[in-house]
Amino acid sequence: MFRRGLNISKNTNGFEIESHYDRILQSCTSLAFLSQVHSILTTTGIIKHSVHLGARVIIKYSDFLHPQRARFVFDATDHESSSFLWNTMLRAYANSGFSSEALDFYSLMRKTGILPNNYTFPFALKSCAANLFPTYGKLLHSEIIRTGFGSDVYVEAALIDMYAGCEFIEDARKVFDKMSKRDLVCWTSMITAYEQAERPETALFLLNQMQQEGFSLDWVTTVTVASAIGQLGDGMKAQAVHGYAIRHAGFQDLPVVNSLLSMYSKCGEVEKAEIIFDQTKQRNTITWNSMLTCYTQNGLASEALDLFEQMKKSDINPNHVTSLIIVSACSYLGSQHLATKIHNFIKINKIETNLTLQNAIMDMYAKCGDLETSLRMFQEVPLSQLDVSSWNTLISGYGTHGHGKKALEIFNKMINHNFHPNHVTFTSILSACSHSGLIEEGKKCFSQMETFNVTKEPKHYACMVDMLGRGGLLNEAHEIIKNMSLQSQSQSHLQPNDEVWGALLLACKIYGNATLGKVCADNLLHLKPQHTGYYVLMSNIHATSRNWQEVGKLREDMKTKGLKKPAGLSLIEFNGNLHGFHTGEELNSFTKAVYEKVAKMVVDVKMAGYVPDLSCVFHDVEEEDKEGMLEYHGEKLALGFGLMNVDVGLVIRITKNLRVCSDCHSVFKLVSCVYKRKIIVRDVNRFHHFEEGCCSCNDYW
DNA sequence: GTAGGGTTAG
Repeated sequence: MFRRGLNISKNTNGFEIESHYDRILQSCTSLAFLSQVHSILTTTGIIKHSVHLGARVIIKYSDFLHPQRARFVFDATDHESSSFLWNTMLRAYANSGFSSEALDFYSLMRKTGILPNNYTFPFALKSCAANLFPTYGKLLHSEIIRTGFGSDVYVEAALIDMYAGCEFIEDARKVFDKMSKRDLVCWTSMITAYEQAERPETALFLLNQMQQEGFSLDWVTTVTVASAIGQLGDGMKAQAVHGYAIRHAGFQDLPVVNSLLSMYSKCGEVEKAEIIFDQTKQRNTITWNSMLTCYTQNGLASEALDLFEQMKKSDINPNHVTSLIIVSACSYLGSQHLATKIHNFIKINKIETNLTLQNAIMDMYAKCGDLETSLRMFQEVPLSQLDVSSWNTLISGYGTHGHGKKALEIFNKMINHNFHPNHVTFTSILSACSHSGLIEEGKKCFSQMETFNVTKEPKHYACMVDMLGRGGLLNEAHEIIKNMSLQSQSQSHLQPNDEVWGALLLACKIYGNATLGKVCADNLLHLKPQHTGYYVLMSNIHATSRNWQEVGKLREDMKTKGLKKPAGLSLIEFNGNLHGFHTGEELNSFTKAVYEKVAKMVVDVKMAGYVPDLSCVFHDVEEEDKEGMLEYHGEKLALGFGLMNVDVGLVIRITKNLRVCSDCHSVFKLVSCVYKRKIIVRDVNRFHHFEEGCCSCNDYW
C-alpha cells in the first residue's frame, strides 16, 4: 500500500511528518493520487489531529471539484476548536461552484456557534452572487457591519462583487464609494461590475478615475477593459488598449490575448483579430472559439467553417461552445449538407449537448430548409426537458417556411402545456402571421402580449407594421407608428425606430405609395444615415413611378456619403460544396456557361409570360439595358448553375444574403413550372418554396 | 496556516 516516496522513517517527529505530507499534497496533480494520500493519512490517524493537513486535503479535493469528498475530511477532523477549518470548508464549497451547499454550511457554522471573521465573509458573499441570492447577501452585509468587519478591504471587495453579481449595481457602488482605502482589485471589481451590466461608458470613466489616482492596469483590469471596449465597438480605443498590452510585460498570456482578440472582433476589426490569432502559437479552446466567433459575427461564415477544419487538425478539441458557433455559422449559410455533417461531428465526438446546443441544432436544420429533422429533434426531447427557446425555434421555423397556421398551432400548444411565452416567442409568432398574411390572428397575438405580461418592444411593433403593410393596410400600419410616438412620451423605449419605419417603407414599395414612402425615408435617413438598404428601397419606389430625378438625388446623396449598395451574394450547394454568385459576377470561363444558361432561361420564361419588372433596377438607364442588368442578379446566376448541375428530381437550394427581388421571384416561379423543378430559396427573411409556378409565400413577402 | 478582481458561446 505504501508507495516509495510516501514512506517515512519511524523516528521522524510530528512536525516533520506534517511538513512531509504537506509537500506531497501540494505537488499532487491527480485525484487518484490525492485519494491514496488521503487514505494513508486516515488509516494512520495523522489527519485527525492535524488541522493543517486536514485543510490541505479539503482544498485539494475542491481543486478537483469534489467538495463532497472534502466534506468527509472536514467531518472526520477535529474542527470544534477554531473557525479555521470551517473557513476552509466554506472556501471549498464556494470555489467549486457548490454555492447553495456553501450557504447551508455557513448557516450550520453560525448555528454551531462559530464566529465568522474576515476570512469567512468573502466566501459566503461569493456564494450569494452565484446563487443570485441578494436577500441573503444583504443579511450578511448587516452581519458584517455588526461584527466590525465592514472596513476590511477583502470583505468590501467581496460585497461589491456580491451586489454586482445580484445585479444590484447601485448598492455595489455605495460600498465602493464608502471605502476609505481602495486597492487595484476593488477598482477592477467596480469596473467589471459596470462592464457586466453593459455600461461600458461608465466602466471606462471609472478606469480614467482609477488611473488619475495613480493605479495602472494589471492583466485582469486589461481583460475587463478590453471587454468594455468591445461592447462599445470603438476601434480607436481598442488599438490603445492593444498598444498598452504590448508595452507591458506579462500581458502576452492567453487571457489577455483572448480578450484582445474578442475585443477586435466586436469592433468589426477582423484583420486585426486575425493578426493576433496568427501571432499566438499556444492557443487554447477560447482562442479558437474567439476567432471562430469573430468570423461568424462579422458575416464571414465560410471563413469560420474553414477555420473549424483547421481546429479539428490541431491539438485542441472543439467543445460545446465551438459547436454552438459552428452551428450558427452553418445556419447563416443555410447548407443542408453541412448541417448534417456538423450534427454528425457533434454526435461522433460525443460533445456535451445541453438544451441550448440542442435548440441551436434544431434552428440550424430549420434555417437550412430541413424542417422535418428540426421537428423530429423537438419531438425526441421529453416535454419536461423542453424550454421556451425550444418552442420559439419551432414556431420561428414554421413561420419562416410560410406555415403560419402551423406556427399558431404550436404557439397554442405551448401555452396549453403551461410554457410562458417571452419576447422572442411573440416576435416569432407575429412574424409568422405576417409571412402568411394572417392579419386577424396576428392582431390577436399582439393583444395577448399584455395577458402574458410581456413588454411590447419596437421589434413587436415592427412585426405589426410589416403585417399590416404587406396586407395593403398602409394607413393602419402608419397609425401603429403614430401610436408608438404618443406612448413614447411616457415610455421612452417606444420611440419609433428604423425597424418600424423600414417595415412601412417596404410596404410602400410593394404598393407603390411614394408619398408615404417619402415620410418613411425622411425618418429613416435621419435615424440610420449609413444604412444603404433604405436608400435602395426608396429609390426603387421612385423608379417604379419613373421619377428619375429623385432616384438621381438619392444616388448623389449616397455617393457624397461614400455609401455603396451591399453586394448581393447567392450561395448554391452542389456535390457538398458551396458556390457563391455575386450580382454582376465577372465573366470568365467558369461563369460563361452560367450566363448562357441564364439567357436561355430568360427566353424560356418569356414564352411562358414573363415580363421583366424593371423597378428592381437602381439606375436610370435605357429600358433594354435595364433588362440586361436584371439577368445578372446573383440568384438568377445561382439558379442557372443549379439547372445545369443539380440532377433532375433533386431540389435546387439557394441561400441569398439580401431579400429576393420581385423580378427574380417571378422568374423562379416560372422556372419551377417550365422546367418542372422544385426550388427552395432562403432570403434574409424567410424561405420560398417554388413548385409548379407557385411560391409558398403566395407572393406575400 | 486561510482571501478578493478576468476572457469565449446565447
